[in-house]
Amino acid sequence: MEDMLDESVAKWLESLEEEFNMQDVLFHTEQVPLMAPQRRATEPKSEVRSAELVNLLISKVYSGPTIGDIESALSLSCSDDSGRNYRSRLVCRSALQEKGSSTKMDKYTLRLKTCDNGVADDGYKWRKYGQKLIKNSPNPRSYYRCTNPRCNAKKQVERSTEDPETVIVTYEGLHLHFTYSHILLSQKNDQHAASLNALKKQKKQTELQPKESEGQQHMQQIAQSIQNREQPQGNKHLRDGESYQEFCLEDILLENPSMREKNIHGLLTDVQRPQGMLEDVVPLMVRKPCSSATPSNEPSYFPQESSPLHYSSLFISPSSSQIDKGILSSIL
DNA sequence: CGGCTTTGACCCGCGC
DNA sequence: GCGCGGGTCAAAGCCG
Repeated sequence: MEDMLDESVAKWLESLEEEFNMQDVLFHTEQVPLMAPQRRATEPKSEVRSAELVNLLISKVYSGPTIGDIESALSLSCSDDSGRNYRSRLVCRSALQEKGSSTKMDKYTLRLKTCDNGVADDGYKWRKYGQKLIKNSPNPRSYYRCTNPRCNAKKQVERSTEDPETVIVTYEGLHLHFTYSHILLSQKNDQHAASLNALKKQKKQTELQPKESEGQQHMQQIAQSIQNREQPQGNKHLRDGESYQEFCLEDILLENPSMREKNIHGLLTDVQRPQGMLEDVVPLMVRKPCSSATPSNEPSYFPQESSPLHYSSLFISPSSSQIDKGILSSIL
């Protein structure tokens, strides 16, 4: 049993490595490496230690960005500071570069242009819990906390002293849930009859092409499960700031851990889903700044919603490398 | 009435 | 130990 597991893990790691190497080929054509340094291809495979295996396994199950990924993404994004008129600019001040304690590890700062004096929506609901005047700064700093009770993500918003149109947003902690826009999106797509038909069709298709539609099928499965659920039963109740779909999703995933894994992969590999887990870290405003702003002729830092790329995550999913490459080339 | 913002008070870490 | 500054709490008020 363990041998089988080891073998499958080893195979899977091998395929992972190939994928990573492929990304090396893809991204190393650029000046700056997109990803945090991966294990060197020249490294003998036999030297993969068990701890490394476990870490990789966990990271694969998590499937989200590592701090290193974020750091790479952020430093990549700001590496070209040659004065391009970006609508939104990331600041090279990743938390990791701050020689701070481990509690600061998941802290990072972004510098964003405000749009039309409006507050750009980053896809999450925030509750302001404090405001403070900061020394040597004429502008107060506002403190926000994610309204989702399961989530301890926080952000600080401060207007830049140099450029009043720029706000400095410091994010701390990861979101443990999907964005609200994500839920809304799934609601839109969840037309009951359509999904039933799609499910039937997919069932037939998966018999022929079991792997290709797996992600979608799991999303369908989850959407279906949500639909099939009654409103909160028994001792289960919605919490503050939690949509019913979100509640169900968490509930379903708790009941079916395997589905969670597959679901995450489904979410990340499904191009139709515009938001991956990196959105938990790099908010929508950053990935798609000025989402509510009037169209602009300025060079866009990120593809607009109408863009055929239709993908806004910088997360490096093996199957999304090409898309991300496209995004990156539009950034660089 | 519930959810949100405002704002003064409090807490805590850090430097001197 | 003390003071300062940043972060958080919580009561009060506002708003839809």
